[in-house]
Amino acid sequence: MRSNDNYSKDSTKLDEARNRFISEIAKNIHLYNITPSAGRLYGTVFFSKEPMTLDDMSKAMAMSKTSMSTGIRSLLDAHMVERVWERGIRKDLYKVEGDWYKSFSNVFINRWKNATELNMSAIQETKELLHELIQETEYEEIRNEAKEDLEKLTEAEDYYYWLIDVIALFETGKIFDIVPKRSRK
Amino acid sequence: MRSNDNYSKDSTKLDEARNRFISEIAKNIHLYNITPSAGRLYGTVFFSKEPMTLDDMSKAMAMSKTSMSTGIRSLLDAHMVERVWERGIRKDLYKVEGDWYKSFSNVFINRWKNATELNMSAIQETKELLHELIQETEYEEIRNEAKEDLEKLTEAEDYYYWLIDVIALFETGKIFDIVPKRSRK
DNA sequence: TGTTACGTACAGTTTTTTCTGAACAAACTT
DNA sequence: AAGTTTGTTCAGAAAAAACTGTACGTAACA
Repeated sequence: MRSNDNYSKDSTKLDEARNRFISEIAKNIHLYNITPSAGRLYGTVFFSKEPMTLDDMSKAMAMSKTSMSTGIRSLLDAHMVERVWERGIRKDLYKVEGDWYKSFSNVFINRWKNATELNMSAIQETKELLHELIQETEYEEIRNEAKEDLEKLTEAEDYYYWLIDVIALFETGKIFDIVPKRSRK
Repeated sequence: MRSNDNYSKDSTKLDEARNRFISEIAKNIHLYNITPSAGRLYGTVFFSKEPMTLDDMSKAMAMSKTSMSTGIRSLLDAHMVERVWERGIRKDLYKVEGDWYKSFSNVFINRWKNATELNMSAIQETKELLHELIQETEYEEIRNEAKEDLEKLTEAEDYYYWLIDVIALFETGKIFDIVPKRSRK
């Protein structure tokens, strides 16, 4: 059985190589607001030759099907994987979105856009509250504090306006005119 | 005590306004790889008229001094707050970095640069492992799988090269030529 | 030099998040 | 229509993270 031993040895090496990459992805994926576990799932599907079913993933990752279900859903929401159909197969099949520019940029844009807009409206709401307080209060001290707060918030607001512009750069794809895609194809 | 009641009422209003903003910051700060709790701490120091000591923060946030210590350290590492000295005061004093462009962009750049470089070197290492395997293995099947992996990784690599270029845009400040700062001063 | 004030390391506790298996519902098969 | 197969919901278990108080080292003060 010498050659069989070699085969499993090489097979293990392949797995180890893949794991090297998967682990690193998982470690940094939180910047995209995705859990490490879902990151590993992404990596697993990434290397799969064929689209995978939940059962395939469950087996490959030695984790429950439930976790695969929730994990793949988060990747699906983030448009990092997509569902594919194959005739004769009843189970749902998933594969990774092949275009990294698309999948990763989209996640990034959505997360940041969302966060920025929320922060922005929080600023505006806070400013309104402070304006009201300045009008209403009879205490000079409070009025002054509120005014200082308003100034600080206005500076923060400027930053967020800028950030929104930056995000738009990515959203519209103009960023690719400035920093061209690197494609060796 | 009528006027005293009014004062505490207005004072509460001021706090509520500030809290509105702080809570939102805390909710989204994780995109900068900072814990919500440290985000709230940031917000607290942000609104403080004077630089704060650990004891001030502890009191203001009703949390242990230990937590303030670790929280402020993470903000310090991220250059979102800075230490200031005042003569006659032995305790460490902290205030927020006033320039949001500076503080938030820096955090963003550092986190992303770091993550991207790690991912990039993981890709390169994985590619090397795969090249070795292709050379060594006697099994056509494994060789083919490895070759497919290599192709996929090369595509990912292109994306990361691009991402590094994008990050450089922010690092060098060229982004401000493209998307100018919004300043109403 | 002794004393006090200050920040942080560490171990244990609490809180939050992640993961799992059982039960369920919808869709397919026969 | 009855019986499978498949994905998801939900409550509880396991794991991870955040928080706290005690204890300690260092630096300022007297």
